[in-house]
Amino acid sequence: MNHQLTVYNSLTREKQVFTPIHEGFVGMYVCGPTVYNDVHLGNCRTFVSFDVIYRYLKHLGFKVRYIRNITDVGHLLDDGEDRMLKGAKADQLEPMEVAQKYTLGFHQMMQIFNTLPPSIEPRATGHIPEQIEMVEAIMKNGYGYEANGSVYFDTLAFAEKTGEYGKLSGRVIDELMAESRTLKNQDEKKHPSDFAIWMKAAPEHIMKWNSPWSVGFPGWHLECSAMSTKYLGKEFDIHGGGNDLKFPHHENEIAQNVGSCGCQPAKYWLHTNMLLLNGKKMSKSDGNTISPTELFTGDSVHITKAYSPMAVKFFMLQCHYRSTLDLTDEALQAAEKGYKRLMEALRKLKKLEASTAVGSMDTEIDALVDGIYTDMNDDFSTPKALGTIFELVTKINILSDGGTEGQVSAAVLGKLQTTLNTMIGDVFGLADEGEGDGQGSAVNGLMELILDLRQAARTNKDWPTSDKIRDGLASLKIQVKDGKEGSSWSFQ
RNA sequence: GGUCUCGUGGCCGAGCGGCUAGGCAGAGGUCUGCAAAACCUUCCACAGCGGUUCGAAUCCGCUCGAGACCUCCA
Repeated sequence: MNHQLTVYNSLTREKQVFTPIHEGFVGMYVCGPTVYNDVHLGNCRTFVSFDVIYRYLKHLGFKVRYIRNITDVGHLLDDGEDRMLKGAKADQLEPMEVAQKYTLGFHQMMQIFNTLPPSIEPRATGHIPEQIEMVEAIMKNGYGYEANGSVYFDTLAFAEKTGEYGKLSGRVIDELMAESRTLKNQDEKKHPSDFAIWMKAAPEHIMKWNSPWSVGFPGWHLECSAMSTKYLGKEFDIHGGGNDLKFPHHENEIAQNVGSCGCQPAKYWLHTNMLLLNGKKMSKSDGNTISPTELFTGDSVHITKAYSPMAVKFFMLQCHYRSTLDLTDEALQAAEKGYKRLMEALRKLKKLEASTAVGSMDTEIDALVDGIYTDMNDDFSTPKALGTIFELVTKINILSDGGTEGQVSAAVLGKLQTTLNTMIGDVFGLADEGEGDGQGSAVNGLMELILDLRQAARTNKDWPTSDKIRDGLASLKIQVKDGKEGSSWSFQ
């Protein structure tokens, strides 16, 4: 590697050289979705971001264990009703049926975005004993107290003894006190900033388990603490999630881990920023929202046409994961064209041949190729890397035109091909949607035949026939491209 | 109200004190039977006002504006 990998650590608020706890291994935990509804597009952005991080770490040679949980229990609403229960009421289904339905939908969407599955995808409901054990450990250390069958985390005691609470989010307990609101069970808490780690279930509650304190369910911050510990150990390398989880979720997670075992769970905290729609946060109640499916079908007032999953993914990668990304129709159109141009260049790159002479462009290309790694090593900067890649696209086009102005040696061409294919395909996970099915499918064979016939017509200057074929294909959403060396085609 | 981000050319987005990414759109050109596509070249910036500095989009202060979190949320 040319340079060291640096990452921005939300905990210290600075970029740090990435040094894993155990050389060669990386443990990464990312907060997954709550499966009570269809995946939110913002979720997709977060998971696409961490997918690229996962893939890049693997590409660098680390053995990565990537944990992404499924939250299928335990989140409280203002009215104290369990989220899963609420979903079940709406759909007339068993809670687990709801969870299963949306988990499958989530997986499907992750596949559409061409992300890799995590190493382990633990479910909160499958780790109730671990969570109960953690509550016990917290209580044993004096940071938890029971009230009417529920157990709360004692933030004041914790803050006094450890001085830890609020570090990640930059919050102070005194301030939190002033923000107290009239929440259910507030009276049971000693301090407004205390939070539930075990909740006693109301009689109508469906998802509940036995515990030393009551029949109930775990507090919603607890699952991540318990599952990360179980699969990655008490201390691991990376903890990720959306920006909006910093507080209270991640802050409380740290408190629970420190409170139960005395150690900081993650060395590096990585947070992705929000995806905005037309400059504003997506919100269902305002109608300012768009689902991935709507994006792919074009069925939304916010967009003028359908966008392919890879175009959307490319759009996401053009922005750094720590910046807010504003989704607009215009920006998507720009991204779609950029994506197509990139894929076209990749296809050309495959067919490029090295010069026997000295590669006049060698130095320039070589430096740019190395630059991609420099970009990615800078906190996984996909936008910078794409910038560099597009400079290479121009070089590829020059070489592909076969002029005399540029030549490349076999060594540098090989490096260029390997790096670009690896980076775009294996690390970014951008698949080529425009290309025909490949593998000598019937479509490819047919298209070859049709284009041959059209070429014959063109040679005979039989323009009506030639144009009829072209227009006919166009109405089938197949575009014919006439180039110097014959015609090619692609799906629109 | 509190905590914190951010304001870059027509649009999206890099930039982390000197070497002025990149994509899309616009303009010019190449190719072409025509068209499309593709390709090449190119114009247009750093919210405002002060300050620090030999030098600032980059550092500091203020003003204006936007957004996130503080409550379920990626």
